[in-house]
Amino acid sequence: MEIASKYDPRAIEEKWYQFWLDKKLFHSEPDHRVPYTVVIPPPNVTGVLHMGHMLNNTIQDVLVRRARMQGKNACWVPGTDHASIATEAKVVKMLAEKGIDKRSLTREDFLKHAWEWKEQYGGIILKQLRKLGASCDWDRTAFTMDDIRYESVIRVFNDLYNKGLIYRGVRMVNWDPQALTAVSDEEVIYKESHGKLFYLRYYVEGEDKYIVVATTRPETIMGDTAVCVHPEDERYSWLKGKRVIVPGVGRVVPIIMDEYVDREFGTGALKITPAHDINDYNLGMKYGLESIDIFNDNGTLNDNGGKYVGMDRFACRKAIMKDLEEAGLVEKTEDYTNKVGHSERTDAVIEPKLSAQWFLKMEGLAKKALEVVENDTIRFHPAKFKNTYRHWLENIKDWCISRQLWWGHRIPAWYLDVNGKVETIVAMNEEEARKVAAEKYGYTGALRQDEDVLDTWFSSWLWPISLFDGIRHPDNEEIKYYYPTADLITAPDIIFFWIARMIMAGEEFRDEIPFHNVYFTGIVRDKLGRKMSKQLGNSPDPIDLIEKYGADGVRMGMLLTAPAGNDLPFDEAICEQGRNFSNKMWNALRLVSGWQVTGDCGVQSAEMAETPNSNDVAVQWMEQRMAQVIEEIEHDFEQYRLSEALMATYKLVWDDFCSWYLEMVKPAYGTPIDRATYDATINIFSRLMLLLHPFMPFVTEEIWHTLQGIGKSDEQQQFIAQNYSIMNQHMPQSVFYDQRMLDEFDTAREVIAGVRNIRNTRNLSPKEVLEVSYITNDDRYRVGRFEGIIRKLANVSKVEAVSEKPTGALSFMIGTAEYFVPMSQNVDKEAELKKLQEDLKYAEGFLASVLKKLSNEKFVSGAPAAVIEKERNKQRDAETKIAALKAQIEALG
RNA sequence: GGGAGUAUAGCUCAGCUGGUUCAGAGCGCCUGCCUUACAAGCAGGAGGUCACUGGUUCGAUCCCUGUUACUCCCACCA
Repeated sequence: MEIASKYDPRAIEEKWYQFWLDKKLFHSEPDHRVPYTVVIPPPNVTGVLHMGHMLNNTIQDVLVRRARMQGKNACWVPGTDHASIATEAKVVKMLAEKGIDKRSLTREDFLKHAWEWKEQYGGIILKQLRKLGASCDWDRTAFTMDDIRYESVIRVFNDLYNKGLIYRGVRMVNWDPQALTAVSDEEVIYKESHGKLFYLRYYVEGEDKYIVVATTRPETIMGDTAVCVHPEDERYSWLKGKRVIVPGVGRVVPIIMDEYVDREFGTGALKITPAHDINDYNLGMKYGLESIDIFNDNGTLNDNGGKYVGMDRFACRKAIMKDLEEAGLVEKTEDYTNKVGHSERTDAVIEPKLSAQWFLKMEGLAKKALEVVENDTIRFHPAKFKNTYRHWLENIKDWCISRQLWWGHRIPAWYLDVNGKVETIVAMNEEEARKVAAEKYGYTGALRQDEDVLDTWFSSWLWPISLFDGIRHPDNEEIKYYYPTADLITAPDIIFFWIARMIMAGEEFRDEIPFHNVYFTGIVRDKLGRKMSKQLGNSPDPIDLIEKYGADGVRMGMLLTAPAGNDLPFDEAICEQGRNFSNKMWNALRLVSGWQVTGDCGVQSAEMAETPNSNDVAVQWMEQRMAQVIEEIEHDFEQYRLSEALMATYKLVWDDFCSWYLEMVKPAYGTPIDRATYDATINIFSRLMLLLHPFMPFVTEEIWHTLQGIGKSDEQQQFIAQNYSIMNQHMPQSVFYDQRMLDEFDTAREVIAGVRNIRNTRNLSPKEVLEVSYITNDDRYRVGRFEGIIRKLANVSKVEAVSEKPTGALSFMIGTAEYFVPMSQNVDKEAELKKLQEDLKYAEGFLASVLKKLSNEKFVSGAPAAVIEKERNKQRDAETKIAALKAQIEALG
C-alpha cells in the first residue's frame, strides 16, 4: 500500500474521535475496577477555548487516558459553569445592542433571554475540547444550573442555614456600581493608579484655626462624621475634645483620637467616612459615629449629596474640588499613586458600601479544610502552594455569598410581615415556605422571595459531589463509587475561590476530601513573558493552532514547556516540534510497513531465512532500553512531571527506536527481513504507541491500528479496524532489565560515533567500507555482542581486538581503550598529533586533580570508603589512558 | 507593608539524601550530507565563573549568612 510521506493529522483526528465516540470508549459506569475520577474545572458556559483551557485539559486528558490504559475505570466528567456576573453582563450587553434595557424587563423575561442565550452559545467550548481529543464522558455533561445541580445548591443552602452557618447581615461589601452587585474580596483586583492627594482645611468650630486633612476622595466629605488623629501626636494635642467643620459641607464633627492613624502619612489627620471606607467603618463602629451613605447603587450622589445630587462620583470629585478651591478651603494638591480596587468582571472602580448580604461562616469549615492539606491527605503539586493556601485559610473572613443579579441560583429565603416585624423563612421552594409560614406564624398571605442570587462559587464548590448527585442522594451508587475523585487539575489563581471551598464542601457534606491530588498548572504567557489577553491580542486561537499543527502537535507543544506550577512561555514554534514528531513516527510506519518477510509468499531468500545474530541483539537491547525508560516514565508520573515523562517517551521513540533500533535491523534495499525480527519490531513499535498514546492520542491510534493490521487478510484488517482501539490496550509496565547490556551498547555507540566522526572530519563517504581494531584489557570497552551492529551502522568490514597498534591509522579512545581506524590514504600527522596532545593535556589535568584529592590526608580519612575507591579507579583509568596517549604520540612522532 | 518563590548553555528547563547519571536535556546555533522511511530529515560539533558574597566541610550547583535582580500571593495606609 502507498502511504504519503507527510503525515496529515486533519482527517485522521476527526476519524478517530468519531470512532471513540461511536464505540463509547469515554463512557464510564461503576463496576468492579478501581475508579479514576476527574472532574473538569467547569469553564464559563458562554466562554470560548483559550490557551489556558488547552493546557489544563490536555493535562487532564493525559492523566485520564493513562489511568484508563492502566486498567482503571476512568471517568472524566465535563460541564460548564453558569458564571453569574460574566454571563449576565454578556446578556445585558446583547440586549442593549438590541435596544432593550435590562431594567425595563421583569426578572422572568430577563431570565428567558438569558436561557436563550445560553442555549445558543453555551457549550461551544465543550465542542472545541473535542478537537483537542479530550476523552470526557460526554453523556455526563453537566451545568451548574441544570436541575440536579440547582436543587443541590438550594438543599445545601437550607442545610447550612439550619446549621446556623448562614446568616444575613449588614456589612461593608465591595460594591460594583456597574454590575450593581456586591462582589467578594477575591473578585476585587487592585490596580496601581495615578491620582491626586488633596489637602483640605477643616476649621475648628468657633475658632479661626484649622487642621489640614489629606484625602484621595474629596467627594466623600459629604459623608464625613469625624476627623481622626493619633492620640500621641503632639501637633494635634490641642484639638482634644474640639470639633471641626467639614469644608464645604458645614457639618460639625468631632475630633477622635485613635492609634490606627499613621502619623507619617499626609498630615497625620484622617477624615472619617464610615459609610464609604472599610477602615472608617470600623472606626465608626468603635466610636459610635453616624454613618452617612452618600451614594446611589450606580455610583451617583444620592439625596445626602447636597448640591451634587445625581452627579457621578468622579464628576463630583472635580466639581467639589473646584468649589472648595474657590472657598479657599484647599491647602494644596499633590500627585499620588495608590492602589484602587477594580471589579474583576466589569473593571469598574469598586465602591465600599454598606448593604444587607448573606454570609457563610468560615471558621469551622476553614479549620478542617486546612487540616487535610497540612497533613497531606490532599497533596498539592507543586507543594509550594500549601503556603498560599494556609495563609488564606488562617486569615479567612466570612464568605459573602449573595449577589445582586438575576442569573444564578436565587436565594431560597422568603420574607413575610408578622405584627410589623419581618420574618425570614428558608425553604426548598415557595410551597414549602408557605407551609412553614402557615404552621409557624399562622400566615397565609403572599411571601416575598429574596431578590438576590448566590455567588457562582456557591454552586461550583459542590461540583465533585453534585456531579454524582451526592447532595440529593448521598448514598447513591455513583457517588459512593466515584467520590473522592483522584486528581484535580487547575490554575493556581482559583485556589481560594474554588479549591479551598471544594475541600470545605467535601468535608462538610461527605465528611471526606473531594480529591487526592491537586495539580496546579502554570499560566500561559506569550514568548515575551506577558500574560495572554484579548487586549494585547497575543493569544493564539487554539483551534487555529490545531488546524495548523494537529491536535497531537499542539498537545505536545503545550506539555513540553509546562512543568507543574511554572508559568509557560508559549511559543508556537514548539508545536512544530510536536508536528515533526508525528511525522517522524509516520515515516517509521512507512518503513516498517514496506518490509517483506522471508518465507512469505513470493519472497525467496535462503540467506535470510535465519535471524541474524545482530538482529537478535538489537531486539534484546531495545527491550532493555524500553524497560529502563518505562521505569523513568512511571517515576515521572508519580511525581506529576508530565513534561519529563513526555520528553523521555519522545527520546525513546525518536532516538532509541528510530535512530538506533530501526537502523540496526533495517534490511538492505530490496532484501527481506526475517520473521522473528519483523514480528518483534511490530510488537515494539505497537508498545511504543501505547506509551505515547496519553500524550498524542490520534497519531498513536492511527499507527497502532495500521500495525495491528499488517500482514492480516483484508477481512481481519476490517475486523480490527472496527473492533479494536489502542485505548483498550494495557499500558506497558516496567520490568527487570539488564543494565550490563545497556552499558555494552554505550560502548558500541561510542565506537560507531567515533568512526562516523572520523568520516566526517576526513570527508569520507558513508559508503566507503572501513575497518576497526582496538586494544584494551578492560572488558567494559570491548565491543562484545554488538560487533555485528557496529559493522552495520559504522559500515566497517571488521572489528577486531589486536595487541599491536596498526600503522597509518586514526584513533579515538573510549574510556581506557584505544580504537583504530586504518587509513588507506596518508594520515595528517600534524592534526592527529595536535588532537592527541590536547587529549593528553586534559587527561593529565584530570589525573592531577584526582591525585590532589587522594593525597589529602583529611579526604582519605574523612570520606567514605566507596568514594575513595572511586577516586582510585579514576586514577588508574587516567593513568592507563595517559600511557596509551603517550605511546600513540610517540608512534606518530 | 507582610509572605512565598525563582536565579544553571542563546531560549525553556532537569539536576533526588553534598563525592563520574556532575555540569545535563530539548529547542536554537555551526559544519557536512537530497545515504532508497522521513530535509517536518541524517551525521557530527561548539556553547556555562551553576546570579554575587562570605561561611560550614576533606570536598558545595546542592547546606547556612548576607547582597542583587525578577516573579507571584496577601494587606485597609487616607
